[in-house]
Amino acid sequence: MGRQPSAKPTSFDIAYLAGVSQPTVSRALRGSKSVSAATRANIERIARELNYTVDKNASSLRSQRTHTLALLFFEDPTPDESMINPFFLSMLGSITRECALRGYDLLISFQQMHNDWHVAYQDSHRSDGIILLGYGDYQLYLTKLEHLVEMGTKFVRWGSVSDDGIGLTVGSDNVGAGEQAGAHLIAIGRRRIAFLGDASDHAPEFQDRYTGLCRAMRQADVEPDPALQRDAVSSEDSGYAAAKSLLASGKPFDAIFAASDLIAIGAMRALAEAGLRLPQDVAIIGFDDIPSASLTSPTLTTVMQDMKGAGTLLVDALLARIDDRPVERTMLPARLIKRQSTAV
Amino acid sequence: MGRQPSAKPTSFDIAYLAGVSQPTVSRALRGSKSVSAATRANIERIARELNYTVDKNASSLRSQRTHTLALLFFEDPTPDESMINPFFLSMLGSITRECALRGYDLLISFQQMHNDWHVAYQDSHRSDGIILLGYGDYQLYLTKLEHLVEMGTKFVRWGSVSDDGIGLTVGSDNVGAGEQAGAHLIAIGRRRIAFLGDASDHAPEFQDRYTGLCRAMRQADVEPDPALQRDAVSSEDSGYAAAKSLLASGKPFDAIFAASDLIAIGAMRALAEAGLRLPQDVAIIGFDDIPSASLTSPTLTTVMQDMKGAGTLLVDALLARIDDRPVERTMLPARLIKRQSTAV
DNA sequence: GGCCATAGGGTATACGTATACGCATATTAT
DNA sequence: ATAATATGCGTATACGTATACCCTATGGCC
Repeated sequence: MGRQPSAKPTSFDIAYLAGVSQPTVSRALRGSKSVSAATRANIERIARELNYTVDKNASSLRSQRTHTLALLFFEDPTPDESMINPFFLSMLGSITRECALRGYDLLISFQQMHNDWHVAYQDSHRSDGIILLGYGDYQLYLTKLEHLVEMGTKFVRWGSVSDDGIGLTVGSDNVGAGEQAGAHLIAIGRRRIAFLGDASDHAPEFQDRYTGLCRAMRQADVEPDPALQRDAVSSEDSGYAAAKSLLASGKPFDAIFAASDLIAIGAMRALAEAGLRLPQDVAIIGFDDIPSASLTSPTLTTVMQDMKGAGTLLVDALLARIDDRPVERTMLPARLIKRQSTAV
Repeated sequence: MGRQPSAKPTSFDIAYLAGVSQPTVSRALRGSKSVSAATRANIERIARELNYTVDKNASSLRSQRTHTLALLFFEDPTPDESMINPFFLSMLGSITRECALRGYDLLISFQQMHNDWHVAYQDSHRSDGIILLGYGDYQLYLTKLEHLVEMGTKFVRWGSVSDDGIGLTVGSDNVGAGEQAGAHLIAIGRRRIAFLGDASDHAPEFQDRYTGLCRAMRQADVEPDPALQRDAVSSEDSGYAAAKSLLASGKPFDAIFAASDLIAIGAMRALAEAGLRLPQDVAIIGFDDIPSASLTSPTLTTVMQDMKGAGTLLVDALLARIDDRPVERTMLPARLIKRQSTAV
């Protein structure tokens, strides 16, 4: 209780107590091999007794390495905050864990795409590298990414691995996942398969999923019908609208592959309102396996991404980049979770 | 493209270009009043042209202020990672936003309660203060909190405002919310109301909610039956088990107030399996308003906490504490969202 | 005209660590 | 035995900023 304020101990204090010089303390604690085992042990003991911790600021200033990563998450500038991509949280969990494991701190910041995030973190020596997550204006995104590359900033981003590839990208095997989904729908006898989700190059991940779907269909000698594709962003409302539009067109369809679970959930609402039975009249598959997917009725068949692996891979790739080690681009496998919405 | 690597500009570079000394640059950029308007404008212009940003490490080292907050989130050591409290994400959003607004960075870290998190952040000068979020072994928690207080560490925590109050606590009006829930159940004619959630002082928030429920019941001259209370942690499985135990007891009940939505969802599963009709046989209310709450069937009546307000308040309170400004403890109002599970 | 207050900004230095370099002593090679 | 390493550590200094202190010029006031 009545403990003295005890000014934070410095490496000088330890040096004094150990009868050595301050640099020796630094060397000992950082694991330099040019300090004897006995001296090191003694220094470590004293450090522990004093509850000494290296001053992060001084250390970073001198070494020019912060041992901190920054995670920038881009949110759509919508009023509805719950639209945050639901699997983000799991990824955040594995990213923080991986960072902790490697001795790195994690700075986090939610950003709007139009802000000047691309200058703030590297120049001010807050972090050694940046992880980019989320969506937004894709063209603006690419512009700023180019700027990062120019400045020599180290970064990784989550996204479509098969895109033009500015910088280093880590992502799921969206094409393969789309293919799995398509093959499953074909296997249960569906031929007129609709796709809900932006198929343009403004949303490379959605585009990849559509590509996979088409590939699976063609493999079964079914030609995808462009009239059965509707643009949608990842939200219930957008999915609802897209399905409405599809229904209004009068074009018959017996299955939907939605680019995200939120889109799928919105679409299910529209289908139910139209009096269609799921999955008898229309089978439906989502993407992400958000918690709600197992609560819809019928429960939603969907694609589960490897979020733990994603966090680990993002951090590993970024650290490799920071250390100028070579890093091969990797795609994470995704798995189809079959539930009632495709159970015939 | 072929831009020179251009070493990061320092305040000396600016000083040279502006024809002043380095300290003047520092003063100008930090808004000191002892620098003329003309000089300041000139310095700011040059700084902008050079894309200058203050080196965070040097600044923090010298001023002993990091302008960074640390967010420590305690997760239950369960294998299931999705158990992370669902409203955490919204709170995270508002916390980061509030930090950005105040010019603070946010460090985030997921912790197990048993780790030595209580020494790592303050001593190493990573952050000016700590926000504590989440659950875990409550007794261990209190011990470590006392340690923080002893060391003079600035922190705020999210939790029960009415508890013993080690340090500064910000939280919802859990008692009031429980009272609302109870009053609503009474209003629809229910008298035998069960409570699922730990009612001991190991989980003060849940305890508060139970207290509120009891208060509302007594107000209506209904004596709460302790036999209708079951301990549960915030998970579907736990809720399922608790409801099962309740059913097995044979004690009749016509309503359930669950301490969280996850508990409620698990309980609904158990009730459905028992062939009970919701809400005719048993009305049910949850807590948190997670996205899934509107997808259950029947949709779940629940309590919505003010998560945006929570983030703002946590940050504000912590900053006040850091600046040694007085800070009054505040409770955030919570709102009952009425859905089908209590619609008779 | 002498005095003081004030504005504006320079000088010197501290924050705590990490690293280049040098210098002994101990070890091995020849 | 002597030169060539290697080992273990001290000395000096740099990282980039913020602040205490000091100095000059100007203006107002009596």
